Amino acid sequence: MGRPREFDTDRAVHGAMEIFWRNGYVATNLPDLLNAMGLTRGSFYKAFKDKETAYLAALDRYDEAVVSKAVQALETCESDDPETCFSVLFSSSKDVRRGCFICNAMVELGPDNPSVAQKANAMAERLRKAILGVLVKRDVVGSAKNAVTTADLILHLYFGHQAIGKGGENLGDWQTHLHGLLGQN
Amino acid sequence: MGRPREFDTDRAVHGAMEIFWRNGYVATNLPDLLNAMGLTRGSFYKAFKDKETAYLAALDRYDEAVVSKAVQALETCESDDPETCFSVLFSSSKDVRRGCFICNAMVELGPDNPSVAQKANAMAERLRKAILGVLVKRDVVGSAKNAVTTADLILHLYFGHQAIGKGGENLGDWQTHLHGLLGQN
DNA sequence: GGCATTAGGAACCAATTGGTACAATACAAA
DNA sequence: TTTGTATTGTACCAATTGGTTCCTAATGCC
Repeated sequence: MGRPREFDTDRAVHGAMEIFWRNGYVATNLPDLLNAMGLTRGSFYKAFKDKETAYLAALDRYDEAVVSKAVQALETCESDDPETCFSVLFSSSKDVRRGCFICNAMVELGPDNPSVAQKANAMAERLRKAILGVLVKRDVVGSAKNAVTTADLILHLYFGHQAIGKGGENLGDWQTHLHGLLGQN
Repeated sequence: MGRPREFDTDRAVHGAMEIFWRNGYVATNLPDLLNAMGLTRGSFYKAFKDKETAYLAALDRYDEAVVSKAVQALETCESDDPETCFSVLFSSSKDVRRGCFICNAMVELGPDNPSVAQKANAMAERLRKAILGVLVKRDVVGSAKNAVTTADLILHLYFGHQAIGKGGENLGDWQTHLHGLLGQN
């Protein structure tokens, strides 16, 4: 009962994700956020409590959409070569200079917002596990402990790659990185 | 001639560096910035053009102080073990959750502010060169090209480490990372 | 058709934003 | 001591900030 929604909630959250992802939390003001979400103030504050809640929803959306897609790609990767599987993490970086939302959120709000830090950590953990899965499935590293360390290393490399990518030039050759990293184990 | 400065410029820029480093650019408002720098509005806008100029000065200060110190530590490292030398990059991370200013600046302003991006890239380049120096000096990697790649890899690892560090838990074991990375070359 | 309930949208809000104007002040040179 | 010059601090500014109010509009249920 009541008047039906005129906006698509999924689409709105997706818009929020895109602009927060690109511009960060503080640098995104309400008018721009509203525009990106395709709704007006009234609807916004009815559907979401405040700006922070919308940001957290955007993080969840990123988890469902981007992270899940990456995890799935890693899990279902058919190649025997782990580098080929990991390319999904590194290739789509130079396009829009938005980096990785997890990394952005950690850097901007990690120390001051426990909810954000927790969500970001959870997503990072999902990635870490998926990376580990690729390694153990192909038995690419000797001991199990070694695999865990290598997975963690690749995750850190990924975040560093994304961070440096936002700075512009000199992205580094991730293929050679991975090759050097995995070729000798 | 004229009334003499009552504040120490070096100390003011240092204060700006500290608060920008910890809180970022947008999240730092004028009152807090002024307080951190130990001066009032009038003096601030006489000595610096605006907030952005102060931020760029803070970046330069970071270059002179923090980056130079790290570079020097890497260059003058006496140990035969590269891991020991690199520990200067990774150890002081968990203390204040401020991360690495270069990484923070890249993530927050890299895509939108060319001056910031350029300064951040220049500092990253200095670090990269110093890391490379540690490697070649000890002949820890076979070919020169391999050394360059490994140095780049360590730099990326460093940024990722700093970014994840701001998110809190699960910092990862950088010692094992480095050991696995260098032990097999 | 009335009624309850919800969404939409504009007007409005106090607080804060970065930045400016200007008068008071403190020094050096004359 | 006067004068010129630079710094200081406060009062002030318009614009923007995130958020609220409130009236209108649109639906389902009786």
